[in-house]
Amino acid sequence: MAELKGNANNLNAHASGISPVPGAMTVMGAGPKTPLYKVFSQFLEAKPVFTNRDAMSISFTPNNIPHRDRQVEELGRVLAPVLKGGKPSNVFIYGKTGTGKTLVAKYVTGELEKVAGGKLKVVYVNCKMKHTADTEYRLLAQLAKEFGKNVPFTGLPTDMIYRAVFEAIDSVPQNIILIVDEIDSLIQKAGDEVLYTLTRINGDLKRSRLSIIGITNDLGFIDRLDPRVRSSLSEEEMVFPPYNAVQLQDILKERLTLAAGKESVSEGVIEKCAALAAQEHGDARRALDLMRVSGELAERAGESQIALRHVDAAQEKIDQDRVIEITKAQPKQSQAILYSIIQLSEKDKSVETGDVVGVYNRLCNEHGLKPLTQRRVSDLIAELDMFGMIQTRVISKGRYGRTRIIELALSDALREKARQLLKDVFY
DNA sequence: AGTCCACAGGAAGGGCAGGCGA
DNA sequence: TCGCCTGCCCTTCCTGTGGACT
Repeated sequence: MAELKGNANNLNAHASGISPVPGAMTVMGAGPKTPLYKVFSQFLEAKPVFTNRDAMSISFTPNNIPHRDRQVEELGRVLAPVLKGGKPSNVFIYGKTGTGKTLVAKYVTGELEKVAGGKLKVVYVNCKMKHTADTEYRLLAQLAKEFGKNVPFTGLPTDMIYRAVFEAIDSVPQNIILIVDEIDSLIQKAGDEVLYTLTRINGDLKRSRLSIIGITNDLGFIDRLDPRVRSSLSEEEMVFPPYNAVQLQDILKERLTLAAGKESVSEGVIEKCAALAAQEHGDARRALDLMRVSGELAERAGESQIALRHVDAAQEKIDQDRVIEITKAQPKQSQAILYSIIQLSEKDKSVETGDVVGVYNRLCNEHGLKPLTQRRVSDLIAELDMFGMIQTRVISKGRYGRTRIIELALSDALREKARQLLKDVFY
């Protein structure tokens, strides 16, 4: 869109088939009378809410991280030995979602990289990213790739991948800091053997040194680790507390100065975004999302200032987008299970596994879908719970057995949206 | 106190697809 | 082409659970 040079006049030129900017995007068919022309013109003529939209993004790393000075310093001190060629301790960072763990780890290692020059290499992997580093093989393949060795995404024996990673790491004398984000996902799927090997790799390396920063939001995760892995991985431990509403306000103000001016929000908007995010365990990510989406909604309405009503609409939109995205992304079997739960919960607020299996089997028969076993359905129900689409709890009904009580975790409007979406899939 | 129910959930393994090297 | 390796999805088998019932 940048190629349009922010000038509505360009649209006229494009519409007439003349491209005033070499290599500019051609708005084919968007002639002055088309509705699309009006949309584009309004967009280009409107004063934007965010002049630097990137600064509102979650992946943006600012130069200043409010209310995390202590953590930045602490991590800096732990990693500083790298500057004298020593191996820093492995660090384990806990904290709920949106408490700045990843941001601080990236910021500190980034600054360290600048000072250390070529002597330090920082590698970041996120184990929650599907098909990236969520299994032992994929983590190793990802590491090999980071060090310039391309390995196939499947097919090789694990020991061969280990050898490839090992050789790649030790090919040049260097200190390596490996940031393993959402490390609990990796361990859940692959076991802790991979961590055991990585934490002991230094014994075999001749020229390089590897330190690990493990990040998780699962506070009980470390207790489930093999004691050998636990002791070597958590040589240093850091806990990131949730932000409170006032701290979230500071974060939003800081980002707003980078992304736009203070005049782009009306009174109470920052406070509202912060308060809503504080309700969700002090999640700065949520606060930024709310502010960013509010700004986008304001821009779309042709307004240059975010108002409180935009925040309300943004909250609704974020929830709706999440539900739609999750519902669409599910495999057909999970969609059938979710549809069964929705149908049942229209009659009863809470339903049981047995009821769901019954409706699900009927749905499968109607649509020529091969029904899964109850065991598998039980796993898929647990997955839907994990996605936040439903809430479940296991109860005992005494003589009448044990079961899982399932409740939809969606508002009426969202349930209707999901129901309509799934209806289109099955009918 | 023992039995029973209706599951939950762990473990093991089958089948399939993708990819490699010989 | 074949044997081997991987991840992934799934089934089968099994044990565990906890409160009502006898």
